[in-house]
Amino acid sequence: MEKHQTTIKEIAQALSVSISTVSRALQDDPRIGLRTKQRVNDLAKSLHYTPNPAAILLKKKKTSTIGVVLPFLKEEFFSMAITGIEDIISEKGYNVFVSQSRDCYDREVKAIKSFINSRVDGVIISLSVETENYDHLKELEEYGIPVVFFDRTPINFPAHTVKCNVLEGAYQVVNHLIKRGITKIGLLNGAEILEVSKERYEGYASAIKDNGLILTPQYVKYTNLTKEDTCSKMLQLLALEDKPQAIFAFNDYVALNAMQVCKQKGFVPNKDIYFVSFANLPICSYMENPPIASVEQFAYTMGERAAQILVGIMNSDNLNEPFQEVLLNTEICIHD
Amino acid sequence: MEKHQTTIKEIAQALSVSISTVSRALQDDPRIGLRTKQRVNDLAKSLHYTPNPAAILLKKKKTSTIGVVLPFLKEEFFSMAITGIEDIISEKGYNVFVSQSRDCYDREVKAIKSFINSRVDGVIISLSVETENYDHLKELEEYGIPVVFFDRTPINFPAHTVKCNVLEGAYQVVNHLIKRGITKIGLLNGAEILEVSKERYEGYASAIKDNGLILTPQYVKYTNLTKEDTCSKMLQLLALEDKPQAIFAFNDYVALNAMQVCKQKGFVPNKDIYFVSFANLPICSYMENPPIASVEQFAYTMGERAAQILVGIMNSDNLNEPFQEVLLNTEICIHD
DNA sequence: AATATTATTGCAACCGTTTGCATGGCTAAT
DNA sequence: ATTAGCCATGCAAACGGTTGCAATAATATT
Repeated sequence: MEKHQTTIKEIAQALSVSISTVSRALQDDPRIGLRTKQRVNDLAKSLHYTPNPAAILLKKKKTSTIGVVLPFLKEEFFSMAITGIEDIISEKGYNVFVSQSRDCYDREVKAIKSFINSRVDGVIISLSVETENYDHLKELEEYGIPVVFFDRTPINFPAHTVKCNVLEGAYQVVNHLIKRGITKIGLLNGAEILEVSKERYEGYASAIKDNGLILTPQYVKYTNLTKEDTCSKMLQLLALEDKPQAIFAFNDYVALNAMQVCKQKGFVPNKDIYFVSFANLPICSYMENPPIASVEQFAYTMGERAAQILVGIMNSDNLNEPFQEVLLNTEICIHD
Repeated sequence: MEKHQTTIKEIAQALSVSISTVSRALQDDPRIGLRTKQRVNDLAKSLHYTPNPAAILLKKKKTSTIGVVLPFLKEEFFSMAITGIEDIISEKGYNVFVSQSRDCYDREVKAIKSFINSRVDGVIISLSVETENYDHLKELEEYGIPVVFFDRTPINFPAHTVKCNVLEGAYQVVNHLIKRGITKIGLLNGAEILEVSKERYEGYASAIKDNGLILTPQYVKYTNLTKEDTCSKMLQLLALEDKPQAIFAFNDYVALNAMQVCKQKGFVPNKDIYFVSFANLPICSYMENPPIASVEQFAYTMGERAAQILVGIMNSDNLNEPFQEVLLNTEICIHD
């Protein structure tokens, strides 16, 4: 009754040839005669034959599956990145497992372990904000599963990475503010353990110094990216005697939350206090009053590049390839 | 050098017992002695044994993997739904393949075919706006792969479905407008082939009739949900002699695009023309000026329920279970 | 015509697990 | 002491492919 997947064996029987002949014919092995090859391929097509992935895994130890771990799919940055990944990876015949860490270390570890158990051929990951310990990533390495990081990359941990030039973007966006005559600029940064937070800080600090201004330590706050913490840190900035005139936010989501706090406290965002941020998400184009400048990170491209690198490694037999570190250009988008 | 996954065979050798004994011990088979069971389980744990999924598939024809196809991950509605799915499904030890149709029929078909080839145990899907032909879904059925639909369900195609009470939600939100004295209400609906569009129309029509108003056919437009088409249909509504005073949009994204058109034409949204919509997405809470009312659809819950149903079917040996049709309550959220 | 080559094809082992059917040892009943 | 019965365990086939090696048939060479 129920349709079942055709096997190589059935094709072999129908054509009165051996299983190995069918297998070789399908692989276009030169040893098989043209006539036989033709007959096998025709029948295979008409029976919608597709190889059983289990058998392939058993013999070749390949699942044609990769795992992707990222913080939140609901953040447009990550959903765009995974679209880039999917486009490259599915074109090469791979499938994608996705798992969200929701910025929890434990969830991230669980996802990785599950991927190892599933024997994925490779992993693409953007680290959770809590991740300081890289044992789970080392475990992937031990099993010979290649990993490519994007955006949220590990610190002091040589690896394949794809990121955008955060330092440069941060520098430019802060510089933009200063050129507009704004000198008191707060930084509402991501968690300090993130490499990308450090880079934002450095760009911010350089721009300030290069313009002959002085760095004000109390203008720099770090948030764990939850709404609560972001709001609380923003409140601290607003409570300062000498309030900043502008805020450089870790990304658009942080900016949105911070702007909400602003409003609650009676300040008009981008009038009383200017906002600039990172990501330049499409959703912000619907805002009445988005950050006046945002650094475009090309999330889709980051996903594509990460996937391309991973595919390259998975198809090469040389396991210890040198680490590739891709640095994409950013682009500052002025909205006002 | 490279760590490799422990096999049952290695455990057997280390303990000088047979492979079958190990297999049975791990399955807690009563035929195996307590001592042996203990030794096997201890060693398995210390070697981090996990069964090879390929072998399991070969024997049991189960991959412990499900496939999810949905239009756009970047839409908060769908990313929330997949979070619900992931939470249920991963708790049961399954993995999730995701694929985005991007509202293209061809992409949807390709995703399904790829899932069939990967031998997924089940599929959860929210149909693309273009899908009229259900052959790819019938093929899943033919292979005995259970399918659960959520939100965007097929028409005249008996199946397991999870949706919210669109009709009721539409009725309430339109009724809300009328009670506020608004009588000329436009409907910027989704594509006509979607069941959920029909239901919105019916709720809209009922509310109008029940309030003794008359249905104005030129107030009803259908969009294929692309930004272009939505904007063009909104322009048509704005070009009418007797413009509608309010627009009931298919969902928040359609509303956002329509509101943008409004602004471009010099109308102030929610002042000159009121907007109400469906979904009540969190992102809208950051808007200066969101739709004045939106119908909460509980996307996360929809994902959860769909996953629960699917897990139920996959674990039951009875293939021809009666179709379950879950109808979740909606909730109208007033923002003004 | 006999032999060397080459072109096709088949055999069988293997990948890691499950499972029906022996098999052997031991205890309890006769 | 013999035998039935139970416990614990092992053997081997099967799942669906891949692949090294052997075997056969067809053709070319001398």
